[in-house]
Amino acid sequence: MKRDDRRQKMIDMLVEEGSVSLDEFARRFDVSKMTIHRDLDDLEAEGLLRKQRGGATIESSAQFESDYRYRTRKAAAEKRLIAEKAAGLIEPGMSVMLDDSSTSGAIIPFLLEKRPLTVITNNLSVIDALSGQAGITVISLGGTYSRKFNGFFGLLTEQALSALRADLVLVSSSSISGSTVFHQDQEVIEVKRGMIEAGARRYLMADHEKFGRTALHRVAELDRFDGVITSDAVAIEDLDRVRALGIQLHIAEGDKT
Amino acid sequence: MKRDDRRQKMIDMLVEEGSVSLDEFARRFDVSKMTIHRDLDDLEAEGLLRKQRGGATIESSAQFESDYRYRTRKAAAEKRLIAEKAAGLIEPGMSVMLDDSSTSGAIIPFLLEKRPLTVITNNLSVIDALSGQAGITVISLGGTYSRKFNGFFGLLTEQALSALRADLVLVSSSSISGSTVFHQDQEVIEVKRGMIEAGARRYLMADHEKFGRTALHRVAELDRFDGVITSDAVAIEDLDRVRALGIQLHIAEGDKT
DNA sequence: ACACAAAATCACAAAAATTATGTTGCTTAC
DNA sequence: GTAAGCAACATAATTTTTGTGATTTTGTGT
Repeated sequence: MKRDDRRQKMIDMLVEEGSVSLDEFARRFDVSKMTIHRDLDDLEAEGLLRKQRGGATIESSAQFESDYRYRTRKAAAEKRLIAEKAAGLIEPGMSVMLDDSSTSGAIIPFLLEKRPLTVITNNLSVIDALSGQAGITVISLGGTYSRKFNGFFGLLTEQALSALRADLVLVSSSSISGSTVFHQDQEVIEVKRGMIEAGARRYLMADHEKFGRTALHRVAELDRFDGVITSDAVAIEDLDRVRALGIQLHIAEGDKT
Repeated sequence: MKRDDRRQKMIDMLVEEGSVSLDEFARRFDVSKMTIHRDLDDLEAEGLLRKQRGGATIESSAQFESDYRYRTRKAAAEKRLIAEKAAGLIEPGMSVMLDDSSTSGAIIPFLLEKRPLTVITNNLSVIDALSGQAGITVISLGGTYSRKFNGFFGLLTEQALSALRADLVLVSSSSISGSTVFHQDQEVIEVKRGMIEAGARRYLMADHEKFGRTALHRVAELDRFDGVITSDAVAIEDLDRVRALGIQLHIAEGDKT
């Protein structure tokens, strides 16, 4: 197991158990305590956990789950599948808008095959990965940087959005319940709404974890989207419920061979 | 000598001589031709030169000199000195606006000592370096990404600027001639002007190479600035000329021991 | 169109540099 | 006083860089 895998697992353990002792970490991964110390120091510097004598804790696992750095690593395979399916909607020459979601991050490699392209985003991962790529015009939405989402938000972002229009908008959200899309953060919602306004065609990307659960604020009704892109890991009844609303479904199929 | 030093020297040779043969590179650095091949391939992919049978050329050295990647490496010591002096104007709690210049990039390490701080910029290097730093609020100006300047420009950028106001604005430009500040790129000028408008206090950072030479477009008159920050590498007569205009001068002193 | 030589590329091995880990001895906190 | 934390150094693992020789491509002259 490599360093980053171990660190990811440490985070997982903390999300699971709230707090874990240094000795337990060392035993679990069969490395020295010093190594665990270093892991915890680095992760703490990244703001992912809090160190305390003899171990570490996570601030609040609920709030933590919405952190970009955590989301990115979760269910990476399914996200990639959905991202690939979403990329299928893109044609060379289009302008595409991507939000702050980790699924938007997963779409990057597929974008390169569709060049030339204009990509509009508030997602710093996307900006970094795409800036300097020939054939891709990157338009950054300005705004105040949020570490939690690794992107830009706020008045400036909304103002920029109101001046733009994209051929295709791809957004993700934390939950879909009934015919309504929810999210927990106010500032993120404003931006997602702005994006929906600014798109000629709009698609929602959602993995199986998004269905059924609910979050604090309503973002929009499902019928504001031209379709939902998801994977076959989603329960049939959830899919049927969406289909019943007359929403177009794009289902990415995973190959579990 | 390390790989990147060698590559930097290769670029320097090309800027100097226009075109250099593969054999000459290999001889000069005492490495195999294969290594030079790889260097040239990578540099070409970065858009820094053009490969041709048996060697390489640089597209246009005039236009090349304004490239951010090239500027960053040049006269790094003087830039750092000026950046440090500029940082002296910053007090914790301020909002500071930085432009796309490489001197603005050099200021990053000094910024950390002045936290808490709000930093507003269209410079992607600055955004990347400062995002995730605790105690620094990063506000990105949106806009279309320019690889040449590694920053954001255009209508969106100007629009964002018109909605902002900073305590301190630090900009740099390609030349100062008489009482006028010049720059060669239209889109960059618009943004610099917008920044000057948006600042309560405005300072121009300029190293010795900026004096006397001239560039295509006028940016502003020197008296639009509250002061000029420069180094003691600048000729006395140039400094006197600026002083004669009644402009406040901040001169960083290099320690050539 | 053909052959030929120089240049470019490819694939692999070796070397160098960087990064990760463990150990020891000392300091700090409970 | 004891266990945890930390710093510094040594070792190990990994990644990056480089070189070599075989193979392919390219430009040139006939």
